[in-house]
Amino acid sequence: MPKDTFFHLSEEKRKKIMKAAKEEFTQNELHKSRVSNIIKKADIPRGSFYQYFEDLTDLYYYVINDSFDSLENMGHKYSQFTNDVFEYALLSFMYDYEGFVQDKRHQFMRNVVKSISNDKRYVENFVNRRIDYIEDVLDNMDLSNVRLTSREDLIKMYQLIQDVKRSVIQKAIIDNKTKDQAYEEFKWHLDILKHGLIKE
Amino acid sequence: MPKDTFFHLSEEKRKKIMKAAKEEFTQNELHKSRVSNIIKKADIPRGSFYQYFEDLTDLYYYVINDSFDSLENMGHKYSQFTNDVFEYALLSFMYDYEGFVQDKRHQFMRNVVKSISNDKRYVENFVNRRIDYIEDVLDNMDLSNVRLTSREDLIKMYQLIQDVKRSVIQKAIIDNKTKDQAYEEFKWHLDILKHGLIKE
DNA sequence: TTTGACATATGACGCTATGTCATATATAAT
DNA sequence: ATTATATATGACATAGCGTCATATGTCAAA
Repeated sequence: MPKDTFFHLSEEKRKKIMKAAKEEFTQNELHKSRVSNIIKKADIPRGSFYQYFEDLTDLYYYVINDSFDSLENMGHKYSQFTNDVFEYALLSFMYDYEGFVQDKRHQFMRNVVKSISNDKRYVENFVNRRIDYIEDVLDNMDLSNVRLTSREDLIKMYQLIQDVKRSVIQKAIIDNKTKDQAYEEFKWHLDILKHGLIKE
Repeated sequence: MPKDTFFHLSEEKRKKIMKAAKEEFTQNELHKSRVSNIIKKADIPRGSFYQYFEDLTDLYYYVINDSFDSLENMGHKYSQFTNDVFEYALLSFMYDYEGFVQDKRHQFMRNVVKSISNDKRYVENFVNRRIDYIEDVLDNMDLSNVRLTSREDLIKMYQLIQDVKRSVIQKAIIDNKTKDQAYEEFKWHLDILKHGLIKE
């Protein structure tokens, strides 16, 4: 987390720094991003950077967090279009796919997915602590056709679906799949999740 | 991939370097590992290192590969104990879990799982190119109770199971779960994969 | 054995980056 | 006005990377 000093800055200055950071993380993955580039872009002295952040990684996760918050608000909309959790998964798959994979503006997200989407710190930050959001979506769903009932199980179900979604998107990015291919791929996976692998 | 020069070295020297590298990657995750430490441990000059490898990452993936080969040979044994693919998954889950999470000697693997198990390069190296191995395991399985039939679908099924397994193990590592908790968790997931989420 | 071509070894060097610290400046509180 | 506290600044010490000129080893052809 950035230090207090950072949050005491004027909004203008904070935005300038965030913009510079996001630009850098968009042009380079984390391990190739440089503090020196960010301070150049934001036009602040080196010492200031370390007044605001522990180090580059500190800022990195703060930027991700920030971007996810806005994405989540958008994705959240889909829970108004359907109350079928699988339908919702398909809709949000398309949304995420378009956003992450096709939209040039989301090179940053692509970098995130490519390199750290299963990193320890990422999981700690974004998988475990999103439970409020998950519960919120679940509240809008009609779950009468699902054989799970406990709150705990339903959250796990949601996380499983998200996990599979992330994995399909990631492979699509790496293998340069088309949108349709990725969509078919996810539908296949979702079908397995719905009906299982076993012949009944 | 290491350069030819590396493979022309005497086995003794190669082993010394591999040992030093594995030691370094065990003590530190990739982004904190240093070429300078490895050459100290292996007692080779800096220049030699760059005769053998492109850079640190080159060596890193070579070490992972090497370690996976031996692990896979072990895990492979389980396909002799059962011909039920879900039973096999449970057995290999325990094997992987013991190996990765409990065994002190596997700190290296733990580092791998924690930080890069979904990195682009990792996926390219170890997910896509393991298909031979997967087919080999599938050949030993009785798949008459599985509703998928095509080779392609069965491979995807196997990859899905592996994916879920990895994810459960990873969360177990991060959340410091006990072996039993992790096992229950995986059984839950496997049950979903077998029977689906939908009430029939 | 000599020679030359090619493979390998070596560590000093140039360069890029990091994180810190002493000092300067601004702001607020009494 | 004075003092305390917060923020700003950039030079600096340190670490680590990758390269390159030079040295050394190997081996086959003459």
